[in-house]
Amino acid sequence: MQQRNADRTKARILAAAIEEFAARGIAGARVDRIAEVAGCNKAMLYAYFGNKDGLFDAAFSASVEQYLDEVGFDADDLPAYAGRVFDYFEAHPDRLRLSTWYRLERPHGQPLEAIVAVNQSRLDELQRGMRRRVVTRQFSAVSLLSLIQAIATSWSSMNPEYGADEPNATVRRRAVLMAVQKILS
Amino acid sequence: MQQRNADRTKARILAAAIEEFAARGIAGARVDRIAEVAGCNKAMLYAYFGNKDGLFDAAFSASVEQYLDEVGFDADDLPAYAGRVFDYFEAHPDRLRLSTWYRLERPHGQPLEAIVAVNQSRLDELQRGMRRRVVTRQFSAVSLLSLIQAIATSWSSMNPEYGADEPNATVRRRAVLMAVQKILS
DNA sequence: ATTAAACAACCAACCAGTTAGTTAGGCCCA
DNA sequence: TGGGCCTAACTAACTGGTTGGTTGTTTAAT
Repeated sequence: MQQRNADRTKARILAAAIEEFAARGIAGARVDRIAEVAGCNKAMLYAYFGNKDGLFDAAFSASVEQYLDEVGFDADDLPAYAGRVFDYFEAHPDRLRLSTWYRLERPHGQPLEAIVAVNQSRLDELQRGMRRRVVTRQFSAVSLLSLIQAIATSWSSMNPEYGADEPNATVRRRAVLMAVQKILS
Repeated sequence: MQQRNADRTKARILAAAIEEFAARGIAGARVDRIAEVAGCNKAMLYAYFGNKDGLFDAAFSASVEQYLDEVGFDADDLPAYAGRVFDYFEAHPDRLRLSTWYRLERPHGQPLEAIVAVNQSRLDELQRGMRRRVVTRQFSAVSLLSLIQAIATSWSSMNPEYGADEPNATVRRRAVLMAVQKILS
């Protein structure tokens, strides 16, 4: 095992950054802590990612890429898509937190191109589905996408005061799928 | 106009705190900035609210109280309830941000009693509605509440990369109401 | 095959500016 | 005149970011 390897170090920094940013957000994250978890010196973060914000962007982009890759999209079977979104965030709740923090803390001058492109391709696919009459035309494509996203992640947007009342993952998943089916009918 | 008035000062601190915390979260908020906006000395915040977290809790509680008061709840007409939720957060987007930050940043040892109480009363009301067959029994009460909440605030949970595609408030409101009706049918 | 130069990866220590929180005392009204 | 309201000034600790130098790795001429 080599002692010096830029790619390996970058990857470890990114992983540590995702963890720290997901837990505490941009303002709450501590660069020193990320460096420590990554097992390297703080100066490396600055060498590779410029500054704290640059590191967040890199970490979030990496996280999103993974997500898009794993979840995919399918206008022909939107309930299944919603199920995959639900499953992904059930398995990786930190990724949802990360994206929430992105919404809250990033001043959105230039949107991430990767996301813009994916958004557009999904809208297109939905609209094709509508023309082919396999997708309801009662909502606009954006509305539909937004509703499905919100439903699939509905549990994580609840206030935490429900606590004990919160049903288990299986029940919640069923509710999500049923809700999406009803929206589409 | 009197120059000294504890209640008035407290209220101005609270208002300034809501603004600052909504914009930047707990970690990102600056106590000095809150004091400046409130037009008083920083020491007053500490005299009245103990510390930064205490101030956040007070600000958030005040915000929630206002919200619960204004929006209310009605198990007999859930689409209308969803509409009111939508309208409230359309008019006060900062309140939604505040509650998101509460979810993300607050270590939930003791939940806010006010919220617990309201949650419970809503669940009870929903269950009564189910027994009276005016509310669908296809979902559990918690699931239903969670879904409606998510749908009513769905637009604010979207990633910001949609930008230009985002429809206007009227269209979005219609989508929310229709979605809730479909869920309930 | 050696070796020396060139380069890339890495780090300990430091810095200037910022932050939450405190203190000691002044001011105002009853 | 006394107690609650208010402030300027302060501090100890922390934070993002930098610097100057060290060490491992590759390259290429000998």
